[in-house]
Amino acid sequence: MEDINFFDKVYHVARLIPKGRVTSYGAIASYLGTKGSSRVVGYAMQAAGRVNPPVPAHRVVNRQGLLTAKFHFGGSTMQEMLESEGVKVVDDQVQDFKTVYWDPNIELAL
DNA sequence: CCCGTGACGACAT
DNA sequence: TATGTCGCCACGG
Repeated sequence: MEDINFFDKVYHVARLIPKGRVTSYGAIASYLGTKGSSRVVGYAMQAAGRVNPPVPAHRVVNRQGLLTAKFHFGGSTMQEMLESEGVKVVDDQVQDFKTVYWDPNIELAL
């Protein structure tokens, strides 16, 4: 758990996100102990589609529950994927964000 | 090797 | 409450 790269840590946590739930970059960064490097988490997500197994990056949004990354998904689909999992999204904003919010610091605590 | 950029976040004003 | 600025780490040019 300590020998792997920061990216791998991010991917590891991202893959643990349950279906129908979303989390934030800062939450993952905080879980990794580097909440200041939330940017790097997002950067890792950018390369998420290049790793194996694939990482559900569409389940990772910013602190506001806003789909700031849809532009990077190659066009769209991100919103539909989330809705397909039960996450309501309107105008790139996750509805009931606090309800579908999955915090690794809490869910994976202990 | 140095500089700029980027899926963010927290704090200060 | 809203806007502005800084910090943070990795990667590309």
